[in-house]
Amino acid sequence: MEEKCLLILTDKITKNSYKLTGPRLAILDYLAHEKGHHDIMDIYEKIRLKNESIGMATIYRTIDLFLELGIVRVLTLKNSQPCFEINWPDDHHHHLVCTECGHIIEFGSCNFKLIVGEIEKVTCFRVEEHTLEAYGLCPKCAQSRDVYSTEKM
Amino acid sequence: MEEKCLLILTDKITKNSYKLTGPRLAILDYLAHEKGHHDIMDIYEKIRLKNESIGMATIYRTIDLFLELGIVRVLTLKNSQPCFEINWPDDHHHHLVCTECGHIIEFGSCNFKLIVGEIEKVTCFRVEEHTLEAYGLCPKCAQSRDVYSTEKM
DNA sequence: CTGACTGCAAAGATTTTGCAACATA
DNA sequence: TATGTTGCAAAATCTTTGCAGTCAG
Repeated sequence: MEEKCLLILTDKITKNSYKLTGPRLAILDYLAHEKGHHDIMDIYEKIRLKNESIGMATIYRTIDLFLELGIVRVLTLKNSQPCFEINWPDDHHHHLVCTECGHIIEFGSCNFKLIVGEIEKVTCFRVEEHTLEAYGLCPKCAQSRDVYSTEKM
Repeated sequence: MEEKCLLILTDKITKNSYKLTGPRLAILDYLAHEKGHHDIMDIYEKIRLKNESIGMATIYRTIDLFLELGIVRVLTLKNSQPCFEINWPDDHHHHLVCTECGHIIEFGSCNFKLIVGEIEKVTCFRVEEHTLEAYGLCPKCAQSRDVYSTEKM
């Protein structure tokens, strides 16, 4: 299943007559198989460790290309470098960022259609894409904060 | 009215025993009175033009302070530098970014409460803040695109 | 074979830091 | 007056560019 999805992504490269090169596959492979959100430095270091020699410039150029082709999505959160994640087909989701521990939870079911309707009616803006990030406390941090305040009483 | 709001903001500076200095007032004044979203360079250049000498370092330090005090909000959009805007009391809004002309429309009435409830129920995450950006076509660009496709038929 | 692609190193941009001079409370 | 704050210049980061060698199609 995941392999089938990967094929869709590599197809985007070849169908647009870009070449399927070592560095491109290495970056795609890393992002596809490592959970989480990775910044440029992550990608660089992890691929270096795994064996292959790759330059920072190539990472920047490849990520630009992948963004253009819709192979990856960028996540720009407050107080951090831009991170990247695979743009799996039909995987629309948002991010809940814990301000305490930095943990990022993905939230899939998005009822944003309701809001889009409202926006389009009120502003005549034609929404094609959207990003939504919520900041707050993840379950673990929320709980320990509650315990802490109870103790203080 | 706006002056009263400004007072609330300068109060945040003094109440936290920070000093009300020339550069801080200049930046606050610029952001408060110039419409739109301004990046570091904007702020630097516009204040320089107006007369006063100010250093980039001061802008960075002041914006950091303002963010910390909740005097400004940061807007990190795709393909652009972080921009800043005054965080007026009770002015919660989101941004509709035209991918054609770059125009940014602010959208006030946010029905996000519906979604927050859903998120908190499903994930046990405690949402304290959120940002939402929609990308698409502003009314003007949407219209000219429609005209264009009609002409082609 | 050939043009797209790469790694490297150098250039360019952006952001942070150290410090002496200054200005606010 | 005393300490927080500033501008400047230098340092540290981050990103882009130029180019000769390489490799996928």
